[in-house]
Amino acid sequence: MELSVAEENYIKAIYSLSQSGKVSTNDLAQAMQTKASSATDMLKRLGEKALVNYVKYQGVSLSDAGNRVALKTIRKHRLWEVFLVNKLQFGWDEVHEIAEELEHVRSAKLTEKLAEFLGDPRFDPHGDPIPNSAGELPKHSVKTLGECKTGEQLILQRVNDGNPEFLQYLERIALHLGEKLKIKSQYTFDNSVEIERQDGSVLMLSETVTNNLYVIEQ
Amino acid sequence: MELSVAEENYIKAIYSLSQSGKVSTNDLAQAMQTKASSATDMLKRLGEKALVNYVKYQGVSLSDAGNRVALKTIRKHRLWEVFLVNKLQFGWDEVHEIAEELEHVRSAKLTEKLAEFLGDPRFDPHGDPIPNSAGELPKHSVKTLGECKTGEQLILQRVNDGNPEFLQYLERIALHLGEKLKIKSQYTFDNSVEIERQDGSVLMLSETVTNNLYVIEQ
DNA sequence: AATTATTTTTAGATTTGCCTAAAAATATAT
DNA sequence: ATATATTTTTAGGCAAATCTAAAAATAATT
Repeated sequence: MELSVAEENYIKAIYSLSQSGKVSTNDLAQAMQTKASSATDMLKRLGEKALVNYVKYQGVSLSDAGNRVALKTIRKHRLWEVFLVNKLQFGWDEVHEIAEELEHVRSAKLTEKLAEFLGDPRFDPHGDPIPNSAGELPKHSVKTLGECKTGEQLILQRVNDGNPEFLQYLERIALHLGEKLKIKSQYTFDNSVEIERQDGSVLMLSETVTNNLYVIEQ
Repeated sequence: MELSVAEENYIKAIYSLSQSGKVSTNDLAQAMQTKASSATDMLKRLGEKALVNYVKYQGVSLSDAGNRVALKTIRKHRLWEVFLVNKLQFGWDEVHEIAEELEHVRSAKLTEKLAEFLGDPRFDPHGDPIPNSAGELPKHSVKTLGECKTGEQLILQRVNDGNPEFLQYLERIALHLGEKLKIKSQYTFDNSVEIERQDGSVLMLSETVTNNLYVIEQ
């Protein structure tokens, strides 16, 4: 089936929102920066194409076919991000927008040749997992630094890539994926956290920051 | 100005058709595989945007702005073809369709970084010249093998990339860009040509073939 | 020059994806 | 439980890009 760019984008949004249960029309409209009535229109169409399970007033979820579309699109998006950063030397804060366009290029052969060219990467430049050609996602952290306890020794595995300014901030303080961290102290009045880095230096991170850094145990 | 994919494609078609004078609505419609009425609609819109000089019933030509759009799009198309062939190991007969999609990705920074990554190539895999970032085209051959005389010593510089089967045929007989050729004989009854190759072997080419091979003098 | 043929444009529909405004359904609060 | 607020859907429109069929303009022919 030949999907439009708009259809693919809605499916991606539903995929991402449905990590936390069924998706409401309003939430979807907000994620798509559009009006609820537009979302309703699209849900009807996606329902007719059997890409979503949609019942009026009951919210929506992806069908198996819809899920495959979502994962295929996410795979392409993240592979292109790897290309842009690793091969074209873009900064990790610059690639999201461009990948949003590249992900809609249709050729499946292109996707697979690109993956091979990049060495079949399993994670994108922000640490987000790249589905393989069968649509399987590598395991990845869902635990934020904000959820951890004082004394824990951690590795930064993934960062939220939703905000370029946040990524620029991380670049500024040279906080990179794979870095080992230890929580020195936590301040309950504002949930800020003091961490010790590999080189022994110490860093103070706000709650907003720690909620957008995903870690694994060292 | 933010142009749609359709607008960019019409502009490319007008550019390519206007190599041989002013472009008629019918020719444009045929090139775009659409109806004359659709072409008329688009010409009005492009006229309003000052990308073409369009007067009812008088045909159309590109304005300076339209010309810049055409060259920019051609630059992107041909750079992506180089990427697909040189980096992803696609065959030269497989890349046109994919590049038709990639050429519409908007980021100018992407184009320039891609060009740099590829070593600022001046010609695409079919020998077509790639406009530089200022929109200047490298010199390229406009003389077909079919126009040459017996005894001439030539170099194959460019091939018509319009037909994948033609490209596959050239691959089959291993006729590659840069190869030195000598015309041994020409047959006037069907305009076929016998050429001698570098390795001394001899090849018989039909008129259709020689009209789609562009050469320079050796 | 008048007729015929061809090309081009206009008029009116269709589809996709969006909008606003109003109506209907569901959720919340008193 | 009734009233109020919120969410969701419907109804009706708009713009882009296409189509068919008919009208208008231009070109070709006798």
